[in-house]
Amino acid sequence: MTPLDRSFFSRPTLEVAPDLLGAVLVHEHPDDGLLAGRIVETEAYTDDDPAMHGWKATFGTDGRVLPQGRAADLFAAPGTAYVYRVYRTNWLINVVTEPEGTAGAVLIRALEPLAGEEAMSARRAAARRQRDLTNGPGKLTQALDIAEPTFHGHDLTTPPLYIASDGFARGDIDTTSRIGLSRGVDRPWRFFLAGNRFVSPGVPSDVRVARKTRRQ
DNA sequence: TATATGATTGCCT
DNA sequence: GGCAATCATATAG
Repeated sequence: MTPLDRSFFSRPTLEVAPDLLGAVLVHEHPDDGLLAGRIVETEAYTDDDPAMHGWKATFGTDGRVLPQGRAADLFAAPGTAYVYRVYRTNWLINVVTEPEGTAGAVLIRALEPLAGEEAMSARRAAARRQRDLTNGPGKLTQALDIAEPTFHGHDLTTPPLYIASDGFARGDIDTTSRIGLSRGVDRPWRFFLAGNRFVSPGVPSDVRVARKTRRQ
């Protein structure tokens, strides 16, 4: 179980996102020991992406995200954690990609538990089935106890929180549009391991939009 | 200064 | 399948 090298993340976001499938997110927890899960679902967010944080400031200029507001942290060194909160208490974790100075990130959306399931269950009271522990971006941060700003800016190539490879041979990768968006709906930038039970249950945004349109 | 809106989850029918 | 929770951030005024 070796942490992935920084060079792995210093590549185009659209290459890193599918390549992360099958890797392992590890948290060496001070109280609960090893918490780990295999990454089974990711989404890519790029610097010319209308769904990217800070998109508004970019359009009409050079079409790219500027290092302003929270988007500034997307220009950090590759392998840096970008953790932020949506709605109430949902924290999402991204890995910054591309060389330092270029914006890009991969959202980790679902894990298959590998170690520390008991501790994960203790933190996920609402989970009725094993797969509910980590089959969503906000759920996995709860399960691995990274649901806080502590790890924002942390280097994910070093403990206590890192991404590693264990030589897992992954099968087919499926691709859809991303989930939960109102902009950038048509970009097919969600990647997941075909047939894996731990993939999140969300409906891709382009499908959702199509359904809504048909009803009206 | 004021308002609209989520890179979601969980509970309800 | 529908909808409320709930607040920081971004954007408008």
